[in-house]
Amino acid sequence: MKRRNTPTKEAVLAVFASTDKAMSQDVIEQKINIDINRATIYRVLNRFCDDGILHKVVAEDGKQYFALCKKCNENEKPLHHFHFRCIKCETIECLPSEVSFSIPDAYLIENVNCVLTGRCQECS
Amino acid sequence: MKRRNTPTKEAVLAVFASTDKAMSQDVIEQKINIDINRATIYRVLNRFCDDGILHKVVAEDGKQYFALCKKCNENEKPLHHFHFRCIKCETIECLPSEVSFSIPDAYLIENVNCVLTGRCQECS
DNA sequence: ATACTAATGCGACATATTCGCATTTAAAAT
DNA sequence: ATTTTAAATGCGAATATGTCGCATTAGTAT
Repeated sequence: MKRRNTPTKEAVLAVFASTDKAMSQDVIEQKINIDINRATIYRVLNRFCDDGILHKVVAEDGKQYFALCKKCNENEKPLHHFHFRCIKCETIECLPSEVSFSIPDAYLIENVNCVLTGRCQECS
Repeated sequence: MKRRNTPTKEAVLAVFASTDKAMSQDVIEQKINIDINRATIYRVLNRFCDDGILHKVVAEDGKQYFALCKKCNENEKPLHHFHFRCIKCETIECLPSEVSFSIPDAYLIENVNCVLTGRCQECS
């Protein structure tokens, strides 16, 4: 199944090009000028995740947030980083701090989801 | 508002006493022999969190999981630890590995939510 | 035994995400 | 340029998780 170029994909990518924050579906929908169905946005976002263009984090509010993979596609192994969610300005940013942990080899790690919550520099 | 002892609270605590895993509301409800309303279970769980008896993590499936605080009430500052969610046996365990990160002082951290996902020792 | 109010049950509500299916449309094939 | 194909979309419904209001029940102190 080859991917096709559509106005929807371009519009979504344009939103991510304008910021380095992670965003939820509803915020993305607000920032897009054209009218795109909610389910379609989710599908586009998930496809981008499959293709390594975006990555997804789930915050402690239970919602999914998507952000551009800056380093994800350069290396084979994505380096997992922390995310910070500000409860005041309600944004999520990717932190440079890398996630490190020790766990027995018998565990197979498929995903890492680390989110810190609080107030960011501007809002504290 | 003083807390009262109720059969519901005892039943929920009994479930946690039987395992060291983190559990979601529906699993807890299954493990309880008596019939307790869903909303009530959530209220009991959240109250236990407020009292430092349980702690809550949100996994990348967007669901809330609750686990006994073994070390949480001993120290003033809770030491945040990683959690591991197995996609096969669908359990979440608290890992001994502590979460450490570096972030500018201007950030106010109110919560730490770190969950690794994959296959546990038994399921890998 | 009585009063006070925390705790519960019930139903409704809110929100986030997914799914099926008919339709549209990008892109390959002719 | 036209036809073909299957990927992408829109729409509505379905699912799931968690919360809330409110009337009722039931601990606990007096």
